[in-house]
Amino acid sequence: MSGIRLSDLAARVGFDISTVSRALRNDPRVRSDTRERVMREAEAMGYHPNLTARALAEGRSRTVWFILPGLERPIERRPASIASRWFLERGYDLLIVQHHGDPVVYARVLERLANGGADGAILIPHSPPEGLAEGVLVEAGIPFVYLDRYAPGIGAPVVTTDNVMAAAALFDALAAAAEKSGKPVAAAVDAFFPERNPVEAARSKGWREAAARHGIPVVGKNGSPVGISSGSPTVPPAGPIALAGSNARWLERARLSFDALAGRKELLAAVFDDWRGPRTAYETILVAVQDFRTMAVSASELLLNGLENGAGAPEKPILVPISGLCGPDDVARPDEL
Amino acid sequence: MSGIRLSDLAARVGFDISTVSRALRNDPRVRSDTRERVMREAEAMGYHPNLTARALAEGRSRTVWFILPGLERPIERRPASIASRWFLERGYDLLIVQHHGDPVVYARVLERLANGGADGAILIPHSPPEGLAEGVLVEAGIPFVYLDRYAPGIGAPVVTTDNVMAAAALFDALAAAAEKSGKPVAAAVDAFFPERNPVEAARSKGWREAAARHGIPVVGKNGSPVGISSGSPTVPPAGPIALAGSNARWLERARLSFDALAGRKELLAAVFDDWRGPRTAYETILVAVQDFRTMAVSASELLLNGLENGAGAPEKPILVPISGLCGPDDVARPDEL
DNA sequence: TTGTACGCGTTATCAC
DNA sequence: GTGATAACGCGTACAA
Repeated sequence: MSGIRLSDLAARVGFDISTVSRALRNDPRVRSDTRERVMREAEAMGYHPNLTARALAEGRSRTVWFILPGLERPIERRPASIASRWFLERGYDLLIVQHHGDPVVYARVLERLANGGADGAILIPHSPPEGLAEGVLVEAGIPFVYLDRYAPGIGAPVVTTDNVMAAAALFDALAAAAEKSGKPVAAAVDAFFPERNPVEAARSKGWREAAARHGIPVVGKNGSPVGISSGSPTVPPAGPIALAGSNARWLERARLSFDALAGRKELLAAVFDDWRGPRTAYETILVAVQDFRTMAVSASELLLNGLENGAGAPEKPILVPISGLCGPDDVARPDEL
Repeated sequence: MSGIRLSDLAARVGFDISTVSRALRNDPRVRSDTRERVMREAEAMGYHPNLTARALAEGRSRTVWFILPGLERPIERRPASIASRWFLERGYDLLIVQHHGDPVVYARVLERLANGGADGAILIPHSPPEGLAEGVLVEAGIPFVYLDRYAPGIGAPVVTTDNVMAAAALFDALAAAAEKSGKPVAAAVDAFFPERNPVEAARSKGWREAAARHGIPVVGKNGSPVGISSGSPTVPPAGPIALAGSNARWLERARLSFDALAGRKELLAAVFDDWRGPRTAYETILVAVQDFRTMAVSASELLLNGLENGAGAPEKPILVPISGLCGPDDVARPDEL
C-alpha cells in the first residue's frame, strides 16, 4: 500500500486520528480551518485511505460485481460495460468476474462474493441454472439481480428480454419476407434448447406459437439438434424453410445435421444479437437485437435499490422488448479504439 | 456477511480462536483429530472466512485485476478471459475492471488499485498512454504488467505483439496475392495512427518498411486519416492499392475520405484481429490474428512472478509473434453458450 | 499442541 | 469541536 497511514497524517498535523478521519470525510462537526489544514497536508503527504480497512470498519466496500460466463457473447459483455459506467457515476466500482460456465467456478465466485467480495451483484448464471449456489447469497443477505438467464424460485429480481415476443417477431418478419418474394414459408425448424434455460425455452415457445398461428408445421424433435440429427420422422414439404436459433453456431449445426435439409436451397435464418456464420447459405438472415442498455440500466437500478434500501421486493421478471430486427451487416457496433 | 465468525466457531468446538484459525488453514501444528473436529463443525455451521478481514490481516487479497479500456475488441477481452482461468487455477481471483478509455476513470482505477483493491494487475492503458497515473502503482509497490499498449519509460514489464513483423507480413501476403492474379500492387495506404500509441507506431513502421522493400510508394500523409482526407499531393499510380489499418473501421474511414481512392475498384485490405466491415468493397481481405493466449500467459507469468518473488526485473518488451494470417471468415471464434 | 495478546488501518461511540 | 477507545474479523509471534 501507500505506506502513509491515517496515524502518520494525524501526527503531522497535531490532531487526533479520529479528528483527521472526520475531516477527510467532510464531517460537519470539524472546524472548517481544521479541515482545510488536514486536507492540504493529506494532499502534500500523498495520503490515501486503505480501502480494505475501510471496508472492514464500514461493513461495505462500495463495490459491485458483474458475474457472467464469458465475454464473447454480446448479451453478456455489453450490459457489463454499460453497468460499469452507470455504477461509476454513482460512486460504486463495478468489477467483472467470469465463471466460464463452470459450476465449480460459479459456486466459488458466489462463495467469495458472499464473504466480503462486494456489496452486491448482477448475475448471469451458467446453463442450466440450478439455483443451488445462489443460496449463499440469500443467506448472507447479499442483494443481487439476475440478468438474461435465471434460476426460477430464487427470491431475486430478474431482468430479461421478452423472448417469446422476440421469437414471434422473427417468425412474422421471415414469413412476410418470404410471402413478398412469392414463395411463402413451407416449414419451420426450431433449433433452440428449451431444456437448457428459461431464455431458450421462451424463444422456442415464441417461435412455435408463431408458426402455429401461421398454420406452418415445425419439424425437428423438440427443437434439439440431437433430435434433428437423429432424423425426424417429419419430412418437410417443398418450399422455403425458416430456421431459428439463438446464434448462427446452433443454426448451422441444425442445418448441417438435419437430413431433411440436405440439398435444400431455400433457407431463411433467424438468430439473436449478431450473425457469425456463412453469408451465402441462407436467402434471408434476420437478427433480433436485444436492448442491452435498457436491460443493464434496469438491473443496475434494481441492484442499487437493494443496496441502499435493503432487500427489494422479489417482483416478477422484468421483460425488456428487443430493440429491433435487422440484417447481419446492420448490427450496431459500439465504438472501438 | 455470513454472520458466523471465527469466534462463533471457536466457542462451538471449545478451542481458542487461534487454534481454530490454524486448523482451518492446515497448519501442521494442530493435532489431526482437532483439525477434523474443527473442519467438520465449520462445514456444519456453514462458516466461511471474511475475506476483507483476512486481506487486512495478511496484507494481501490473493486478487488480481485485469484493467482494460473496454470489452469490444478481441485484443482486450480475449487475454482477459484466458488470464482469468490461468489465475483461478493458481489460487488467485481475477477481476476485470474497465476504464472506458477515459483518463479520469483510468486514474481513479489505478488509485483504487494502489490502495488495497488487489495485489497486482495486468494493464491495457488508454491511448495515448502518458504514464502519469502509473506512478501511484510504482510508489505503492504494486506489481503490474503492461499488455499490448504501454507507456514507455515506466519500470514495468511489457508484453505486446511483434507488430512491426506482423504489418510487414500483411504487406508481403497482399503483394503476393496481387502478383499471383497478374495485377501487382501499385501503391499502399497507411491508415495507422503512429502518434496514438506504440502499437500503432510499430504497425505503421512495419507496413511502410515492407512497402519500401517492394519499391512501392505509400500515399497519405503520415498514415493519418486527417492527412488522407485533406488530400494528399501524391496521386497513386494506376493499379491495385493495398490499405492497412488496425481495424475495418479506420480502413473504411480512409477509403471513403481519401479523394485519390474515389472510384478505384482494385483495393486490398489488411487489418488486425477481425474484419467488421463490408465484404464487397475489397478484392482481398487479410486479417492478422494476434496470439492472445501466448500474450495472456506471458503477462500472467510475469505478474505472478512479481507477486510472489518481489518486483521482477523491468526487462525489455516481450514481442509475441502473431498466430497467423487468414481471411475474414476464418477467424477462430471461441465457444459460446 | 494450544492459548494469550497484539497488529492490520479505519470508522463509530462515547465522553469531555 | 476534539480526543480516547472500542469495534471490524482474522493472522501470528510469543508464551505456556
